[in-house]
Amino acid sequence: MTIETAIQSIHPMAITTKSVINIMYTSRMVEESIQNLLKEYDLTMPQYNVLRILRGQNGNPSNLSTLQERMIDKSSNTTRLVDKLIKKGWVRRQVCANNRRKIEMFVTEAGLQTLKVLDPLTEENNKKMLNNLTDTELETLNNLLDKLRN
Amino acid sequence: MTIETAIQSIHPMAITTKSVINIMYTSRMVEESIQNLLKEYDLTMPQYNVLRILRGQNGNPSNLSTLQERMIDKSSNTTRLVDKLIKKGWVRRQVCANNRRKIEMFVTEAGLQTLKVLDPLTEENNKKMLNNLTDTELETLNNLLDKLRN
DNA sequence: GTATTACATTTGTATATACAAATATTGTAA
DNA sequence: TTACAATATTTGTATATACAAATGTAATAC
Repeated sequence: MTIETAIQSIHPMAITTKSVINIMYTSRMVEESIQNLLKEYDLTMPQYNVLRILRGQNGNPSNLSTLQERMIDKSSNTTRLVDKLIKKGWVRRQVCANNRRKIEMFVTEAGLQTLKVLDPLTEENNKKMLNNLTDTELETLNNLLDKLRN
Repeated sequence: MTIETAIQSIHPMAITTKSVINIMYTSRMVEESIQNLLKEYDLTMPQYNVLRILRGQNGNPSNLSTLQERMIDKSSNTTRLVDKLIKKGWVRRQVCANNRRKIEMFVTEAGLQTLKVLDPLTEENNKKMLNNLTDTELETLNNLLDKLRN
């Protein structure tokens, strides 16, 4: 289904308009699917994202600003987002010894366990969503998106 | 910049994971840019989207459910979103004569004028954002996204 | 005709987001 | 060493979103 059909647009669109709408529309579809999966684990997408970023540090701490830099959705209030992860016991937070303005965050063992359960589920879900595209096509898609953002 | 560099991921990702993150990340970038543009006109993206859908009807009314079908972001509360557009005088609403459960919505003359001002601005902004891709590349991107969603 | 089900939208309410202002700490210039 | 600017995070608050429940209308079954 073309994006025009998907949003039931009667009039033909400029290729630029079409592309922008297509990106946003497809992103929404993907996000919705992931959201539904995470909901059962009482996680939102930005929260899951933060957990994975913290794991990626391999035990090294992340402070708030570096965390924000790496987040997909930079708009959310990271303090309160992390509050929720701490409440669930998946993240811990401590003041940086060298610079007490900085707050260091780590994923806990329980957080890692949760990620271990979620990893295969999300990966399977991703595969399913991208089922219609070959690996070569996915490479092309990634290259085009990378190029777009430069 | 590749998506791995953008989100500063240390570990290599599966092509599927990478693609999903790339779509969401690129979409966020695009949305942020459009949002900044619309903010000056006291419009959010979903509101702008609704205005354009109503214009696309060429004077025919849209009821709430058909409006929702065509929206990019289907999650927002369309009733209250339209409330805001009515408050600004850009949309009017009336009960359907044939089926009083349905509410018909139209874009007003003032709404059309606002769109007329915004059209070249958003189109220019879209062009600027997609500046790095040729028309052929944009066609490829659209085809891949369309194929992905099927 | 009355009850039941389906449809279309609105409303209530809890949670999330956006963004400015406040707080706390560190660095630096006079 | 005090004042001022810069950095890092948190908090306040208005608005937006998510989703269930409520409302009102129409269609259908009996």
